Amino acid sequence: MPRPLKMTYGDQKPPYSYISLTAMAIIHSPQKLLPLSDIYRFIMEQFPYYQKNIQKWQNSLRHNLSFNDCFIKIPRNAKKGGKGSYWTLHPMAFNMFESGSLLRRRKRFQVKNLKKDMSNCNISVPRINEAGPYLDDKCLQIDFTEPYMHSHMKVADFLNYNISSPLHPLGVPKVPIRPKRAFTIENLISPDSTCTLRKNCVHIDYRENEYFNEPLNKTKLINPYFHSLNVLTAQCNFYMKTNLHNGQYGRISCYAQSHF
DNA sequence: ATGTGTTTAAGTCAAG
DNA sequence: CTTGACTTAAACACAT
Repeated sequence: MPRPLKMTYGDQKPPYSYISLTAMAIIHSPQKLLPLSDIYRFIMEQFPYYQKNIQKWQNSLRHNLSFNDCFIKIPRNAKKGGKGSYWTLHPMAFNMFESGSLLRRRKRFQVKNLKKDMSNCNISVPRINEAGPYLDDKCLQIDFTEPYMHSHMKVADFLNYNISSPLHPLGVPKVPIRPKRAFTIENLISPDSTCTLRKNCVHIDYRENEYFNEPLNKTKLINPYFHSLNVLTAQCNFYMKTNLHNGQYGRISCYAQSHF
């Protein structure tokens, strides 16, 4: 994980909202999702102001996570244990701070009929050990087909599903790497100049590829592909009912944010 | 007991 | 001035 530079506000209160601070922490994390405790840690490390009155601001931050549609809760892997869930940004909220400003947003990010908790959503994944065939370096498609054709489970169960082999049958895929940039607010919230966001596609960012280069038995995660798929499926699942015209089932393309 | 998450409510502040 | 984004506080439920 890249080591961020210390912000320079000292004991002064930084001019960022709790939403901004939380989004910063999530965006900066390798997998774009963090447990609450890591969000706290990030903010305290970057902004010494928040090393005081911890109970107060952490309460406010939790309020913001619950209240704001831009934050989505993803269940933990139950086998690993631990309190709470992971939090991520809604895919469409990654650029909610327009024109480089992390201060007040022009408009609150809201989604109709938002499901914040993915645990009990149904998901259908065909041939799970072969799921996610990489069409090329940057595009991954997952079929969400009718349940009777394939295995059908809740997202929470899916996250606990034990896969013994990598999802990609041909080994490590070539993952596009984002050029290293300085850790500044502007860089955090600005999109890559070369990125293309395709309408109606779930946006997945593979810019951090350190896990992919580690041998499986050394990585902290059970299976890096699986872990990415966790995020992917949670986000896909979120989109299923809104973006697929036939309701619940269909195919979703997931594009990496990279050079097209 | 403690951490996490939800909800309500009242207040501050800035943009329009 | 009004509206809405945001902060702060607090009560409560639930999980570990």
